Order: sequence, then C-alpha cells, then structure tokens
Amino acid sequence: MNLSLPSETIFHVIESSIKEYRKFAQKNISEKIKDMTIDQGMVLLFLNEHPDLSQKEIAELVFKDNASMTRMINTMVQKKHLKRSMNPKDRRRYKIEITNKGKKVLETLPPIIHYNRKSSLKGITKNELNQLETILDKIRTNCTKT
Amino acid sequence: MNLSLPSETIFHVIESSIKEYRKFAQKNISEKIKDMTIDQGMVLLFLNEHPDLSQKEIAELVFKDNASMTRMINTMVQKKHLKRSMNPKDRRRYKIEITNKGKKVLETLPPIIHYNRKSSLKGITKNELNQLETILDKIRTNCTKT
DNA sequence: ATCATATAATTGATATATCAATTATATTTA
DNA sequence: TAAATATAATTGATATATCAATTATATGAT
Repeated sequence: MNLSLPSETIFHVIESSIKEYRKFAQKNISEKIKDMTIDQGMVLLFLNEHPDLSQKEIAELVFKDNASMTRMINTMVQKKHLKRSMNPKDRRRYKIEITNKGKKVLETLPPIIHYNRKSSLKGITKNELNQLETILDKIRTNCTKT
Repeated sequence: MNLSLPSETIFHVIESSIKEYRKFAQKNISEKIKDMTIDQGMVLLFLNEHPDLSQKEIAELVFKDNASMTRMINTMVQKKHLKRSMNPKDRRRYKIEITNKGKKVLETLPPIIHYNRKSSLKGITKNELNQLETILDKIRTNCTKT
C-alpha cells in the first residue's frame, strides 16, 4: 500500500494552521487576562449574546461534548466567572449567568480577540476566505454524510 | 466593540471541518481495529517510515508536546504496539521499536486511512487543494511570525 | 578536563476529551 | 393517566493537553 505520510496531507496543514492560531490567540489572551482559556472566553461571549443557552447548546458551539462542558463550567463557576441557577421552566437544564467578574473579562476580551482575528488573517482577501470556507465545507459534508 | 461571535468566523469553519474529519476517520478505524486512536495510528505510520525518530520528533509530527508523547507512548508500550529500548548513541533518547503486534496493525491501517482521505476529499479538485493549502499557510505564517 | 548550557525525557498538578452508565425531569404514546 | 421514551446534566474511568519543575546525558566554551 502506497500511502503518503500524515505530515504530507492537507489534514496536516489544516491541523497545523488551526493549532498555530489557537496558540497565538491564547498567548495574546494570557498576556492580559490571567487564568483564561480561549474556550472559556468563547463560552462567555456566547452566553453574553444568548443568555438562555443550555450547557448542551454551548457545548455544540465550542465543539465539546456534554461531559466536558459540565466540567468546564464547574471550573468557571469555581473561578467565579459564572453562576449556575435553576431554570424553573425546565428543571433539567440550568440557567447559566455571567457574574460581575465574568462581565469584567468581557470588557477586556473583545479587543484582544479582534486583534487575534485581524492579524492572523492579514493579507488574505475576502475572496480567499470564501474559497476557504467553501472547500472546508465540502470536506465537512463528505465526513458527515458518508 | 462590535465583534462577531466565534461561530461566525473562519476559525469555526476550520475547527469544524478538521473535527468532523477526525470523528469520521476514528469511526472507520474503530470498526476494524479495537483500541486504536488516529494519533496512535499516525505514530505507527511515522515510526514505520522513520525508525530513528525520537519521542520529541514524533511529538512535533503529530502536534503533541513532549509530556503528552511520553504518556502516549507509555500506553502504546502497555498495549504492546511499541517497545522502548536504549539508544547507545545518545542515552538521552530512546529507540522506539514497533512490535509484531504493532506491525499487524500496520497491515490493517493503510487501506482504512486511504479510504478516509479519499472519501473526505471527494469532489475536491487538485486546484482547490492547492488553494486551501496556500491560504491556510498564510494564516499559519501570520500566527507564527507576528 | 571543568564548568556552563542545552537537550530528551519524565513527573506532578490540573484541565479537558471521550465513552458508557446513571439520575432527574419532560414529553409522547397507548 | 400510566408507561415508555427522550432529553439535560452528571459521574466514573481512562487518555490526552499543558505548564512548570526535575533528572540524566550531551555539547560547548574556557
């Protein structure tokens, strides 16, 4: 079987780019906010726009499973960025609220994220971004529909 | 600050596509080989082509850090896919050898991986793959050189 | 050769990933 | 309505991710 090594495939290139972006973004966040990961930051951003999200819904948005999300929110509650309260309309799901401490983070975070996105996409045209999205979507669809 | 949500960015699309590929690939591997992850499979493929790789070098190829690689190889040794032996030329690094059990896996793995790659890239032209690589490389470079 | 520095691998601590099983509550169906 | 089924979240077990500190060995400079 004549198989090229994983390092020579497009998947390697995809992994590499997203991992470098994450490393870069995390570094810039850590410089300004201590003890805050990208994923935790994203949870805050999502909850800020959509306060009624359940843990399960947040999990999907940040590509985690329910178990990971339970534990992730546990630590964010411990660190006092979030508060869990009961949801009387559906007692299976919690209401997740952002605390004042969490809101403070939300004042600092957006400019950093804006910088991360902007500088990592420097020199890339709108057209290229569209191409990128189109092709990656084909891969995604192939993997989910096959 | 007017920041679009993470789910609306190209980074979300990149994450999504690579995660779906991994899920798809893992599922197809698990159907044929029990107790074998994609990453462990890649370690076997790399070692098969380049038997002199150190743990550190393997780690870089599969985007792990040294600590993760130590533990990953621990479990692969436990499962008898690999064997650690001393490297007399440089006693800081091990020689990692593939066992007979590991070699058996290497007979089963390539056709599965070939199928994974082929079907996930179905309908995507060579030209599109080149575009994809070029654009992703720009992102990677922006993140590492900034 | 000696000492300072660099490198490969390990370990500890904590967080996250993943799967399967479980609990509590809602919803659907007979 | 009662029973079956579905859903949200949790928990346990194990693997992996990440950072900092440590150990053992190599390499370089004086």
